[in-house]
Amino acid sequence: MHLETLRLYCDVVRHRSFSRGAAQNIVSQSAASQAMQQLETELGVALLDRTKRPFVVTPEGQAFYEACRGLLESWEKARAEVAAVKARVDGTVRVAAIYSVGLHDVSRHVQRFMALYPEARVQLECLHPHKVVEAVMQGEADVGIMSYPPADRALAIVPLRSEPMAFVCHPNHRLARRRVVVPADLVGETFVAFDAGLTIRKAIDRALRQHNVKVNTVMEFDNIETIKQAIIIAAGVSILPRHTVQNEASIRTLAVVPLGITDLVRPVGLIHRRQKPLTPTVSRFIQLLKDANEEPARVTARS
Amino acid sequence: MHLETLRLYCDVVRHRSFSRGAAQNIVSQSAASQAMQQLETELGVALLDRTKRPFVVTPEGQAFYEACRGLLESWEKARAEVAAVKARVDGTVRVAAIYSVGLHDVSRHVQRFMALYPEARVQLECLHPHKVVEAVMQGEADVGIMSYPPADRALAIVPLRSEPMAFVCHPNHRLARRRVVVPADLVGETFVAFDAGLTIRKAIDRALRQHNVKVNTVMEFDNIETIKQAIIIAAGVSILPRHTVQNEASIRTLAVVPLGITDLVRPVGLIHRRQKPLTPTVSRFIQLLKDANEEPARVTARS
DNA sequence: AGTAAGTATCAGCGCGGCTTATAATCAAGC
DNA sequence: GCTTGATTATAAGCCGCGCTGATACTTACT
Repeated sequence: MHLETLRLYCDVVRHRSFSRGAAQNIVSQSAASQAMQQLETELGVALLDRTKRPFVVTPEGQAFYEACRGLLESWEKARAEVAAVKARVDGTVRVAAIYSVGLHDVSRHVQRFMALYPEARVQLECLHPHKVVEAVMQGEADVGIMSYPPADRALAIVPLRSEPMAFVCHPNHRLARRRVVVPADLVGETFVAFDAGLTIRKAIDRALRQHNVKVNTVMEFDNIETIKQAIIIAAGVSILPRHTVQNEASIRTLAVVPLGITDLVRPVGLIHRRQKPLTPTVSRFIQLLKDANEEPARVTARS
Repeated sequence: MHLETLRLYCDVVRHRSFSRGAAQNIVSQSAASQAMQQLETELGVALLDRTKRPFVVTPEGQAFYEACRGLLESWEKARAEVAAVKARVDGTVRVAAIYSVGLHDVSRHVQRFMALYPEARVQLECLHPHKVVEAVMQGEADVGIMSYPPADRALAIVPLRSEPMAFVCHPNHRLARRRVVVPADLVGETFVAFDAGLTIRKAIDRALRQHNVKVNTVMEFDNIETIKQAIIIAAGVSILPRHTVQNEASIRTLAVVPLGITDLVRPVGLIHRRQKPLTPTVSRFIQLLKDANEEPARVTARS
């Protein structure tokens, strides 16, 4: 049963004419005639009394007409609802970020984004790095924001910035007052490190190894907040992205000293599925993040 | 857009499986797959996320599913409503009768019919003879009951009975006390006749002519009730179906005397369109009328 | 009765949807 | 990690449905 046939029937009844009903549906009068016959056969009832001219709608035809109108309205409503949900979904950006970037950084951009596009919605979720990748791959997130974005041909990478790393220790530590800390200063230090599975750990390990520094790793954590807590209770020192310890530095909870290792940076990037085409909203969100992270770069270059 | 496709979609979603949904609709899995793709193309939205196994219904798909369920329910309701109206219409017998038969006779049979078939409905309408034929021809009535049913190849005729005719006059008339009235008695009588256009008028005229009787026709009416009123005010005499003046005879308002003309009878019959097949209810109604009019004939034959 | 408007019927064609067969994909298990 | 089993997608081909255009028929109006 074609919905188009029902629409045709309604139009035929409304216009009291096969020809005009057919015209409104852009089909021939013949098609309308055949369709109405088929409809009557299907229902086993005469809907129209054609012995009169113009034809008369039978009681059955009248009942069917009214039911059909409701049906077609429901259909339009169904389409509209789907479109509405689509609009809502398309207007939503699901962001998966690692803790250190998500909490400090992304949430600030989200506010600007929502101000620019009030109808847009952002769902920010902070996850472990591996979970971020997984969420994007599974399509549970539209974009992922993380450090050391992994190369994968299913993923597109948008580099955002390179965060300088700094030496972090307890304010009472012997190196706390230094203007700069060089690799040699770290030899034998009690070290609070990232978990071995994390890319940032490997990067730090490699940098230290290149400068022939061997530290005494006593603890491993998978997130920056916990590492900071460990340092605060004087369990050791660490190397962390500088801006993640800005708050603690200003209130003197932690001491932060620039590192004399220029090539040790934490690249932060955005990932999304290469396959799935981006919705306009997601594109705009990515563009905003790119712009926000390039602007200050130019400023520092000028200064 | 096929309603079957929507039903298929609902079943696929309900079973969380293309194969099982297809099976329920007695089509191949391939057909289901293609139909779902077409549906998504038509709506311009992904309804099912097939990257997971079993697939996951997208928010759009969920909205569409719920809308579709309502739609299909509406469809079933529409069919049911049409069937209900059909049942009501099929259970209705629209009877068109001439006044003299309808009022005295048919209404009595209608009560028996309704008692036998409580779900049936009868619409009785009393009309002029020509209008009775027209109503049946136009399909405005299922059956017509009238005297002298006309031959017409579009109409089927069911003879019901032959009503004997009687001489009717004012109780004070000179012929009122006779046991029988023969044609010669009528010569020169002031006569209240049927309208010239009516078949019964022609039949009476012919009968009188055959017996070389010439009456003095002073009035013409198209229905028996008016003729009776005219006789009551002593405007003349007439020849009428006997049973239509039974009431008046018993209360002595009119005098009714048997006629000595044996071949003058009023045939009463039932007509219906030959073309249109009769509904069971109409058939039963006709059968009841036939039986009711044949029974007494046998009784009189035995007596 | 003749005419005009509207509807039914007929023949033919093109597209859409179904089926079978086969390839691709996903989830789970050793 | 690769294989296996289950599920879905794709391909090729066929059949039927519904549309068109032409024509016959019916109804209503003058």
